[in-house]
Amino acid sequence: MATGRNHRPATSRSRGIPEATVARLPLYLRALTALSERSVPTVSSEELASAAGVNSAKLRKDFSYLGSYGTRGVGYDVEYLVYQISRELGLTQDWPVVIVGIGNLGAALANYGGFASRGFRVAALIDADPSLAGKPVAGIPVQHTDELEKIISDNGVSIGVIATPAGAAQQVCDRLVAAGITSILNFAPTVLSVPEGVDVRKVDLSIELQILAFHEQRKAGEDLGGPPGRRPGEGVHPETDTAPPAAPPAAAVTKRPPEPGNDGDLPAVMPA
Amino acid sequence: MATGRNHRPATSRSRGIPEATVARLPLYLRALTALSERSVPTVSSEELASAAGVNSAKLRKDFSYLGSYGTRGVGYDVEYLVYQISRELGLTQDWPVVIVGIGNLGAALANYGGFASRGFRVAALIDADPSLAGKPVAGIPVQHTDELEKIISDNGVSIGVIATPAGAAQQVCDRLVAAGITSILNFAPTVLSVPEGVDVRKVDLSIELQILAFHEQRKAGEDLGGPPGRRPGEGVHPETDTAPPAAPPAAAVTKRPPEPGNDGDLPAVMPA
DNA sequence: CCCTGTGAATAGCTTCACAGCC
DNA sequence: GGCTGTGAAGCTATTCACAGGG
Repeated sequence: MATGRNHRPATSRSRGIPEATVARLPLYLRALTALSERSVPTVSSEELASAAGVNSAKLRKDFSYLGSYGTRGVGYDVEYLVYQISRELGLTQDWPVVIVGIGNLGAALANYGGFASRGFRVAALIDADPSLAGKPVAGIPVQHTDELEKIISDNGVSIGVIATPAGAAQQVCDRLVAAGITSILNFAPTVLSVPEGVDVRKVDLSIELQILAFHEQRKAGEDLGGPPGRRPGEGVHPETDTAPPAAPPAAAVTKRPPEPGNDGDLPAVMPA
Repeated sequence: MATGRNHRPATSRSRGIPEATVARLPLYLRALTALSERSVPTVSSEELASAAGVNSAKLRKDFSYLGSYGTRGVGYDVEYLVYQISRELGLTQDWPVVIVGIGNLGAALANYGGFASRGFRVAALIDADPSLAGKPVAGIPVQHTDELEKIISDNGVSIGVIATPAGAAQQVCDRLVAAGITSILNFAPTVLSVPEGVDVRKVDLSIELQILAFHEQRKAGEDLGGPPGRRPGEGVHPETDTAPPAAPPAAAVTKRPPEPGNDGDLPAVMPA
């Protein structure tokens, strides 16, 4: 099993384009596509930025990495920019992808229209459950895991999506990589170990919720005029605040909370 | 309809904890939970970092924002740290959430175990399709959109998940916000406009794939010794390279590609 | 005068490297 | 000796603000 390196220099700007910019290009593309469908011929950085949910300075800076595709005093030609961004992202070609793990999520992904419309083609659905084999999901018959290597090489697939349970993910990942996959989108809540040269991006649904909870908690705290402080939803009924903390390790009592006003220890059972 | 501001100072460190750190806390928590289940009592920053897929310096720095919860020469007490991070994230309480849009994705989310295990409780499933009403998904009966406001206030819900088609998302969002929701996890491929004070996080499945495609394209280019260059999967069969670009706007021919060796214009139909 | 493109300034994040404590 | 906690350095990203072309 691979010993996990994933960490490229973080901004390995693959030719001068910062990662942060790359991550926003799909956003711009989506906004531009919408404009294009409405036959809008040109758009200013201000308009496009607001449609994409970023600010215009950032957008202009981002575009400046791609080249000078705008016209001063006018704005950007929508169609032209759609093409340039698509090309930059590699979407002017067709990417076959396989989805491994056809549970609820895998099925949702197979049905997701956003793939097909962006140059991605679901080449195969793969699952370990033999009883699923042959059954069509989103019009595509599910194939058994045994076929994995063959499917990948026959279809020249280089992008794999893992939607299996966490326990199976690393094993699936290893097989995908061995079969020639070099980019993986991982929905399983695990850290995948992959050899150098293989890209992994992860989407973890519960992580996003946890981040929201963090901010939500803060809001609740502010409402009450205190620091953190915890409290459920709309404060309607007191939720099951979890049990008190594990005892600190013998020595860690030397703890020193960053800010006063919250000694950050016991949950101080929440107010009504 | 709200005029969309979302943009907090980007690192509005809600009490000194940087956003980047907050975003990693769930990762640490997951790794720690796994260790806890294996009854591992303590862990070093090195071990934990590798389990979480980050480097140890970053992890230590992250923890230093929470306080000094480790023991020099020893490491961190697993249980204690689980508790501290949970508390920091607001997971020592129970967060009721509603999921709106019970299609494939909504159903997948409703079934997703990662929620329940992290202090989130699916309080209700909501869909606009009357024929779904009453049908149980993941053991929870789907309710009609008409009930949305009532459900939210009755359950004191402050976190909503939008898994509707893009077209319905803003409207649903507005209703959620009007009903008192202050945190939204958006799976619809749209930019949502929300008033000040409401948090939105988005998960866009196709964006992640597009980012992978970008890097994949680069790899393919490097293989061939050239800059970008495009090419499908394993180069097995030549995929449908999309049609040539839209004509540049009269003036934008003044384009100036950042780097030589790729004048970035025509798709130069890919090599075999 | 409008709007792009971009140096310069600022803010934020990561990594280094080592002091301090166990 | 081992490992945490953290200033300081280095790097990336964002924002500002304005030069410059249409």
